[in-house]
Amino acid sequence: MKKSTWLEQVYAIVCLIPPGRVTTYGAIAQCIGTSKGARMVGWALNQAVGRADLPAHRVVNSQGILTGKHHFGNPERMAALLQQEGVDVVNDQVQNFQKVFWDPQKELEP
DNA sequence: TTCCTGACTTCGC
DNA sequence: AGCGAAGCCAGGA
Repeated sequence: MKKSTWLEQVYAIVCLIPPGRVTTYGAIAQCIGTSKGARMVGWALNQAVGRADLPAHRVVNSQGILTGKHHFGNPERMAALLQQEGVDVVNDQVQNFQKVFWDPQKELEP
């Protein structure tokens, strides 16, 4: 770790998202401390796409909708990845979102 | 160097 | 209750 910038925090949390679970931009932002920094979370993932094994497809907006699917190169790819992990996605929206929702703070704290 | 934009969220009216 | 505007940090032009 170097500098541990706000971005690094996002990468760390997103990378810790377990398979079959999804989280929201606000949850990550809030976990870091910037509730209103949700926009940067998406932007951070944008830099992460095609870089590390960052499961950006597991990150959706507060409504459980695949907002950034278009940035994966193939929009269906994001939904496909989630479905492969056991997450039901219909109309680019995660079904049982509350059920598959993964809270960073809850998992990071013992 | 400065200004603007960006995969969102929340507060205010 | 619904819509508008502000806010966050970082990178590109």
